[in-house]
Amino acid sequence: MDNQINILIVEDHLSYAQGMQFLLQQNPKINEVNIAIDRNEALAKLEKNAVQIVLLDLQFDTTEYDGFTIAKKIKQLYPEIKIMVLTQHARKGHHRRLFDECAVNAYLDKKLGIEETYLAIDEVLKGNTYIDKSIQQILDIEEFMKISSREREVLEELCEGQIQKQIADTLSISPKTVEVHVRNLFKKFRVKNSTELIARYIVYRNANRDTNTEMRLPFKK
Amino acid sequence: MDNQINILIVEDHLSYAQGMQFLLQQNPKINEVNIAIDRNEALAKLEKNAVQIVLLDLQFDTTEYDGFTIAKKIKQLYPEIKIMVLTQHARKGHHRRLFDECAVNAYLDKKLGIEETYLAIDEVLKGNTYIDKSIQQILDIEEFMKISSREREVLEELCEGQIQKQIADTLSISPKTVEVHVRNLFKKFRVKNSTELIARYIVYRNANRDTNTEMRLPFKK
DNA sequence: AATTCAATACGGGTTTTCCCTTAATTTTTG
DNA sequence: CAAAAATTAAGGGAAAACCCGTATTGAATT
Repeated sequence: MDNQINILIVEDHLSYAQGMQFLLQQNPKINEVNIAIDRNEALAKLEKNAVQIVLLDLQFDTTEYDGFTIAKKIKQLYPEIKIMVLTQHARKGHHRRLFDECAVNAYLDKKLGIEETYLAIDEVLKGNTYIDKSIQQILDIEEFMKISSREREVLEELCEGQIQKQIADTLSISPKTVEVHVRNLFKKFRVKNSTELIARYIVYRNANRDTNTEMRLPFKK
Repeated sequence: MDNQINILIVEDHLSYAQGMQFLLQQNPKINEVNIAIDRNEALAKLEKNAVQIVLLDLQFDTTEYDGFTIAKKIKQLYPEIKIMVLTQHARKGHHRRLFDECAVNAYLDKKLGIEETYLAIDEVLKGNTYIDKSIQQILDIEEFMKISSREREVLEELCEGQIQKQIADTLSISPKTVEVHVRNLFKKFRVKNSTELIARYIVYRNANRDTNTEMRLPFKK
């Protein structure tokens, strides 16, 4: 069962697809790797062959369709197939469309090493989503840069240990609104709860703050 | 009512006490400032004069008593009097004894500016406790250095957004035990909840980590 | 030997967070 | 100007956190 993984690469740059095909075939867990260079070939091959994973490029030379429409079509026809999107340039707008509209399972940079691709395959087969670290960083920072002022206020209050009700009082808004801000921040930072949110916020706040910020601690370890 | 504040300074270094007396008298809210240079004089003056605040030095030249015993005696006789402890060298052991055994209301560094002393007076009169920032930092770091390994594991899991039940699973202990660790960490860091705990933990973890730690972010703002 | 402290665990109750939904108003942006 | 975000708000319910105890064990310290 474990070495029965069949993969379809959907990618109009044949040489890249063949290189990836070769690399994937080195993994004993992977049974068969096919290539489709356009939308129609992809749908035709999905009809004939049972595959568990589609590796999908986002950019196609044609203007007829793109990775998004292909992803949606495949998910509509075969909801159980895991779609792993490859991209040259990660964009947060793409990311949002991919996961919200197209329900893809992974978002990977084309420069990714093969080992991490294997890891990503394992994760999506387990039912998890996977975003590789370099993409994650770009997305994080793009998102971080556009935290609204209200959201930043909420974050700073959370760091002080204020509970939602208290934050609502100091900002003179409803506790329910504070809750919405917190929930939107969960999405932006892609975290599960407040503690993880604050952990990530502090790290990025420290990393991105101006260099003239004084260090308040009297000594270093 | 507001400018009826009477203060007793208990301090065996007269010149320091007199300087403090002068400074405090500049504040229109403060009515009278007296000085006692030893334990007996302090108790005698408390009997005669109604004071709301005692400014107490921790170190005395005699070995008969110290600031701790005086604080306990005063709180025993006049529980409503707020005791603000002054120290030259903050120690976490002192801090713990002061707040747990002696129930003092503030812990201040002698080097503190007068404005922050006024602020501390306001806070203790409101019923809050006050610890000045420089002392707080020393205490924080002393505490940070002696987080138990179990506590550190819990902290790291919290940063990853794991909930107490999940942490219990990964550490193979009861969720109730995880809860205890978290509550002990609240005390050590003197925070109100998990979000504030993580905010402080990350700041100190970053401040105290080795300099050869690579910065993972690709660019700075 | 005695004390302290870290780590373990349980019970019971209150508070807060978190999730799902819907929706109006304002601001920003293309 | 129209579309897209941001900000505002609400209700209901499940899950998690938090607070108050008590208690046992083993290891370290005095």
